[in-house]
Amino acid sequence: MKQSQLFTKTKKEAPSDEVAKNAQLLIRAGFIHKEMAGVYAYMPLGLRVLENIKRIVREEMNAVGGQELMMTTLQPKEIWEKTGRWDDAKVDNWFKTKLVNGTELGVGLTHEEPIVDAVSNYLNSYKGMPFSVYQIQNKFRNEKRAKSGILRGREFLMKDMYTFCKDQEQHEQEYEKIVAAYHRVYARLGLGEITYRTYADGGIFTPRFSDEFQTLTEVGEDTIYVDEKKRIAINEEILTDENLKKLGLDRNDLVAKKGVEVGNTFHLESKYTDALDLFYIDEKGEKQSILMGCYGIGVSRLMGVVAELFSDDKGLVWPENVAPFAVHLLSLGQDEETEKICIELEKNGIEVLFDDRDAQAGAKFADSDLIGIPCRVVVSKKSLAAGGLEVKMRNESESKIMTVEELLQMLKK
RNA sequence: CGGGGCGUGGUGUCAACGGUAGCACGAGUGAUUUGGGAUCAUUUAGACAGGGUUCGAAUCCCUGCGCCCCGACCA
Repeated sequence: MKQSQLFTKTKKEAPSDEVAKNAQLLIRAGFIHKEMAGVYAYMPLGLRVLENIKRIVREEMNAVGGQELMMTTLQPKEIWEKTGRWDDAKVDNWFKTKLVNGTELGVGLTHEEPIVDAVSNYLNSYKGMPFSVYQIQNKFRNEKRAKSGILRGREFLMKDMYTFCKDQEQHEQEYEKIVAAYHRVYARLGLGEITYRTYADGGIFTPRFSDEFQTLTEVGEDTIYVDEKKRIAINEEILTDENLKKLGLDRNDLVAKKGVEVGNTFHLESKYTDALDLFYIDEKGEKQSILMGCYGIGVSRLMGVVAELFSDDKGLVWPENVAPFAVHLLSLGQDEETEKICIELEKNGIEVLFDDRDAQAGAKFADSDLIGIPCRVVVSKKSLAAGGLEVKMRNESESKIMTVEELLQMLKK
């Protein structure tokens, strides 16, 4: 893509109404647009990053048998009344709205109830289980306080998955499979080393602990206690001697850290299926409860975490897996020659942002650093005289001269 | 929801004593320039909204709205 065609522009200065680094950088670089507090739009570059994260999440969910679907944002209140979650005293961050005739509706903040409702049309025998469904969809939560840029918004993109199992054994198996898939997602985003499975409160769902996936960063809202050796953590919320004993953790091995919750998994048991009257008939013809699990990944939040963690004083530094483009191709007064190179790279399946603008070298370099595409390729009189392209990785300081063939070779491995 | 801070062109601004709304960036035009946000000329565009005090309000007061931060909350 030609950068001269890109309608978003970079900004030299950070917006005055943002303090969070992720929002400052993403806005300056033209990835996101703030519509209002906690509500951000994704511009072309930002959408590319978001789509890359979605692709990774999708691949991993599909790999553990998840079936993708899409539920609705508008929801009838009846199903929520059955589980007691329509009540503002129980769930206080609903966005509620009304039909013209006065019928109350909810704007989706999560989808346990509607999923169970939909599934009840199809599931009645033990033969249909286990199975899992997921979606990647905007969620709406009336947070009392949005904060930290895209880390905590009122409208945000989330992957939510639900498993349906006939018994505890089956449920545990599904659950652990998905936990493993979560670890792969974070690893592919470059967050594997600093993301910990963390015991947390099961909330109103269940007396059991839930698991959170916490990525270590100072901007995190949660305090967790990490056992580095076991690579597991416990959320401060449930840090009691009794719980430590139950979980086999020793207080002396724990180190307090700040974390951002980038995912969570819950054992729902049969709370929702029972309440919504979904049962199955077992081998003996007897009616049994269905056990559910639910599993969330904050997709847009992950983009914020990656932006926050992978950046320097010049701008963003995207990991290859999520970068909006693989190559940022800069022409310094060599547009014709550079365009040929661009076509050659694109022919080989490389995604290229081609800076064909009539701008100063300094401006192009500064923008390139800010946008943070992993591989910067400069074509100039100087580089051509030296034998080709000047290639510099965003996370390195030295550049190398190489030919187009050598560059292709490097990018393919 | 409690507390605090703030609201000036598209952006930024600890710019302006209650008295001519300034500067920089951006954008447009022309010229020069072309390896780290270059230079010159020129143009463009602004007080969150409503009310009040005053001869006169960006400035003081009230109400509303919005934004940020701390805390609580986070199914």
